[in-house]
Amino acid sequence: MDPSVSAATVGRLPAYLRAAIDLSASGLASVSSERLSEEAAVHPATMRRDLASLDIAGTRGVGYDVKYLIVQISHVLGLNQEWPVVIMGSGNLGKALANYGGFSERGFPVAALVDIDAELVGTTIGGVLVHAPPDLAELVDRENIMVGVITTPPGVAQEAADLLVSNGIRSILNFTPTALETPADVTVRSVDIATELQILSFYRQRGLAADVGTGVPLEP
Amino acid sequence: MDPSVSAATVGRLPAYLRAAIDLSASGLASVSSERLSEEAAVHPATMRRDLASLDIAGTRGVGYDVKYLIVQISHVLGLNQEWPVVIMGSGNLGKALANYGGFSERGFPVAALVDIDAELVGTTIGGVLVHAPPDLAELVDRENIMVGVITTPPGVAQEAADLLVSNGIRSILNFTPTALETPADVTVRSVDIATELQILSFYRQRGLAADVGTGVPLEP
DNA sequence: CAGTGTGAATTTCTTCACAGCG
DNA sequence: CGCTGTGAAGAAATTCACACTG
Repeated sequence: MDPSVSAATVGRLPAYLRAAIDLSASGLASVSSERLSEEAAVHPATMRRDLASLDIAGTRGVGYDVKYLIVQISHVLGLNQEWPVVIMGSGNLGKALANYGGFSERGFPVAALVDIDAELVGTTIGGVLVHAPPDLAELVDRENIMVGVITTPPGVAQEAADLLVSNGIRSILNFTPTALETPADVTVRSVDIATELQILSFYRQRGLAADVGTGVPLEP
Repeated sequence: MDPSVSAATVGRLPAYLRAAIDLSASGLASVSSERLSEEAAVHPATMRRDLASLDIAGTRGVGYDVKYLIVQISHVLGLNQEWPVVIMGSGNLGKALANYGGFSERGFPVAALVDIDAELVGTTIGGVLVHAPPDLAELVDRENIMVGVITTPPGVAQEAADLLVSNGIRSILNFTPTALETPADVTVRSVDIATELQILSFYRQRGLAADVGTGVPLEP
C-alpha cells in the first residue's frame, strides 16, 4: 500500500531477515510479530508497520509465514542476485576482508583487490588477485563489480572513491574515517571502528547502556 | 544547560571531533557552525544544538574555537583516558584488528586476544599475546580492560559475550551477525558487514542514494 | 480469538528563523 | 555585523490501542 520505505525501515530489514532465518532453522513455520520482533530487538508495532510498508503481509490471528518472510525480505534487499565487490587497499583490513568467508557466503563475492603497491600487484590474497588501479575499468566490466569497499589508508580514501565513481561504481562501503565526497547518486555507508568505540566510551563513562530511553544525563 | 544528551547527538560527536581535528590540522583556529557542519555532513542548526546540549559554547559573531572544541568533545567522549580492549576470537577479523594500528592510536590499546584454539594460545599476533578463555578474569583485572570486541564465529558469539559480562565488561563491540543477549547495563554496538552490504544493495537496486530525503519509492 | 494492519496519539529529531550577544 | 543559541514549527519515527479478519 504505502509506496515508499523509510531509511529507518531499510536499516532494520537485515535484522528481520536474520531473525527469520534463525527461526526457520529452528523449524518454526510461522511467527507472530511479537516473537520475531523480540528476536530482532524491535517493537512489534514497528515491525508490523515496516513489513506492511513493503507489502509483506501476515495472516490475522496467526502471524507471518517464516519462509515467505525470508523470500520477500531477500527480494526487497536484492539478495536474489550476486553483488561482486572490489576491495580497494590490501592493508591489514583489506587482507582480512579478502580472507573473510562471510562476503561470498552472503552473496557479495570478492572479485578483486586493488592496491598501488607494485610489490603486491599480481599476488593472491585469500584466493583473490591483487590488481593495479588502472586495471579497475576492465575489472568492473569483466567481473560485473557492483560495490567498492575502501580499506586504504585514510589519506588516499578520497582518491580511491573517485576512482570507483569514475568507473561507474555507485555503492561504496567505506572503512576509513574519511568523510567521502561523492556525486548525489552514489550511496556510501561508512563503518568506522573508532566512532563505534568512542560511542561505547561515552556511555561507559556514564555507567549507562546505549539504549536507556533517549536522553542521557550529563555530568554536573 | 540541557541536562541530557540524545542518542542521535552522541552518534554525531565522533564526526564533529574528526572534523575539528582536520580543520585544526589545516591551521584553522576558529570555525563557524556553517563550516564545521559542512565538514561533518550535518545541518548547521543540528550541530549548534548538539554542542549547546553539551555546554560547548561558541562565540557569537565569530564561531567556535577549534582547539576548545577538540578538548571538550574529547572530554565528553571520555577520550582523555585509555580504554584497553580485549579481542575475543583470533580468526581473520580478530587478527586483522590486532594488527590494525588504528586501535591503540586512538586510545583503545589492544591488551589481549582470547581464543579457544589451544594451538594459538601463547602465540603473538600483531604484538598481542593470545590467551585462553579462563585467563580472562585475570586479564581484565591486570590490564584494566574496559571493552570487549567479539570477532568469534557467530555460533559462539553469545558465549563470548557471556564470558565478558561475567568478568565485569560492560561495553561490547560485536562484529558478528548474532544479536547478543546482555544485561540492561551493558552497552553493545554491532557492526555487521553483511547488514551494510545489504542496505547498499537495497538502494543500488533502486538506483538511489541512501540519503534521498526520507522515503524511498518501492517498485510497482 | 489471536494477532495483523493501521488511524491516531505521542515522542523524538530536525530545521526554520530570529532575538541577542560579542 | 556575523554568528550563536534557542523558542517555535515542522517532519519523522515510534508506540498505543483497537477494529477487523482469517
